[in-house]
Amino acid sequence: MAKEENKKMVEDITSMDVDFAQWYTDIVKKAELCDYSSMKGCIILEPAGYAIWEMIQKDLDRRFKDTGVVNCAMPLFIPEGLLQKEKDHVEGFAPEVAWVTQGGLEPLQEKCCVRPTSETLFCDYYAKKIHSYRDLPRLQNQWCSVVRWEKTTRPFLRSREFWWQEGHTAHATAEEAQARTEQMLNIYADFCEQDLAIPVVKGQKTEKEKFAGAIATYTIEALMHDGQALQSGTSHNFGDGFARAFNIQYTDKDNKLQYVHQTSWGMSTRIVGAIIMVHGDNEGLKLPPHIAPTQVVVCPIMMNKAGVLDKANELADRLKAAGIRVKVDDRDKTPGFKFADSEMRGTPVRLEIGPRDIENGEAVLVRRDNHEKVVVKIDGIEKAVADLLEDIQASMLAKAKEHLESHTFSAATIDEMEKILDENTGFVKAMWCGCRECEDAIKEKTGATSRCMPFKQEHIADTCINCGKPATKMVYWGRAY
RNA sequence: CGGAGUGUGGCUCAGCUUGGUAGAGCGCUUGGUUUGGGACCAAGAUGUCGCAGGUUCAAAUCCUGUCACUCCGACCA
Repeated sequence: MAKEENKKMVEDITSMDVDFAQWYTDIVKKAELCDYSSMKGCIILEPAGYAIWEMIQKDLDRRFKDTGVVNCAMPLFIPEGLLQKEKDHVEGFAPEVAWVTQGGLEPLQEKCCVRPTSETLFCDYYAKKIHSYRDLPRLQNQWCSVVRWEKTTRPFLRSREFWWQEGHTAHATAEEAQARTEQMLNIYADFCEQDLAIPVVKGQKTEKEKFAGAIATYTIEALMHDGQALQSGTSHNFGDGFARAFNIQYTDKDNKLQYVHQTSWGMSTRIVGAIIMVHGDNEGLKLPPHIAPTQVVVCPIMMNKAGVLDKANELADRLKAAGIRVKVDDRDKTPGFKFADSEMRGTPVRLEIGPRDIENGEAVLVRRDNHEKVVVKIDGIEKAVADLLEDIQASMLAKAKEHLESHTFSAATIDEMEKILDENTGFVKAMWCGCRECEDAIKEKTGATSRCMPFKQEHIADTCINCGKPATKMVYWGRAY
């Protein structure tokens, strides 16, 4: 049974068609994912939001470790001198670092910044640890928060402190570093598709958009429901630039001194914003089953009646034993309230169990993504629920893919691109000559920035959309968060 | 950093024009009745009106400053 037509199941959430930004904020607040704090620009990750982040951490961490990466923890502070060792890097980050100038009652001899990212710390450390080709590759990661003094902030999407992981690797050869850069980007892309049900475009950033200090930056770009792009994960190849700045050298098999080749890669709590904006609807959050902290919420009906709550707990225990994350909502609230509440919080499946069902040996399953309701036998309910969760996961990915495809356009001329962006929202694929002037001009004319030069190149035209000179790349353009 | 807007119980807001004992709805607490799409009845608790100055016999209300948040833009992994 589909939901009744036009019936809004959850009140108090601004419709996304009316005001997407307000809708986003409403979801964040009402699903209690995060809250504002007394520290300007810094958010509080509330239990519901942190639980999602923990699921993401668990999954990504396993994927990293499967490739030989190990975890560690680096300092929160970076001395000024260390930050300044790599020229491009410090220039890129200088406008947004926070400085500590006093310790206790005394001014510091050398001020230090709160890490905006930890390349310099890892480099300083790797220089001490790496001596021989036998020490390579070095594959480390840390889960931490970093600080960037942003001027405008939005929950999850941009805050002054945010949580992420940053992986830092050192390799003997340029080829190995390049392979690792691509490998990690692929892990992010797979994770997004398989676990977050978010399809992404994989590609390389332009010179203008690349990371400060990198020779190449790769990105996965996701498309939000409002047609704006969100950079969802990045992987950088540093070549030997940092190694030269920090003097990270090893002796190779031929007893020659060589510089290492490095990479770094990260995904942040920003991805929670992507989950909200890709899957959410006017009823609230919609969590992909693979990373939903609670996959099934059991709603007992007439739970004061003898046996109902017992049966609800029994069912929950059975599902738990089958490896499903389940909670019983035994709060003293009406069923209707609990239904709306779980929808707002995005729980993929609701299980209703009441006297009528118990008598028939049945339970009611309702899926969050399309409100479909099915009655199932309690016998074998574990499989029914597990199958349903996988079906929801697949449907959510299919729906998101459909949205991405239907909001990706091609333009052969700048006029065509302007027209497309006037009438639609989303990505525009267009040819580019490769120069900075054209990239800036396209932004000026259309409001869209280059999101990436996709690995899957297509031939749309022979010439750059802006200057008419021969094109070198097909680029995804779009407005971005 | 520029433009616009908003700060009054946990939340959403009224009150401000024209100064005179702090309001409503929701939520919360307790008891009871309820329960298949946001229940009902009864009794309660909760505020230095963002902050700091000023004007005044008297300020949520008028004036000045300041801080925070939201939206738009600029900037920006």
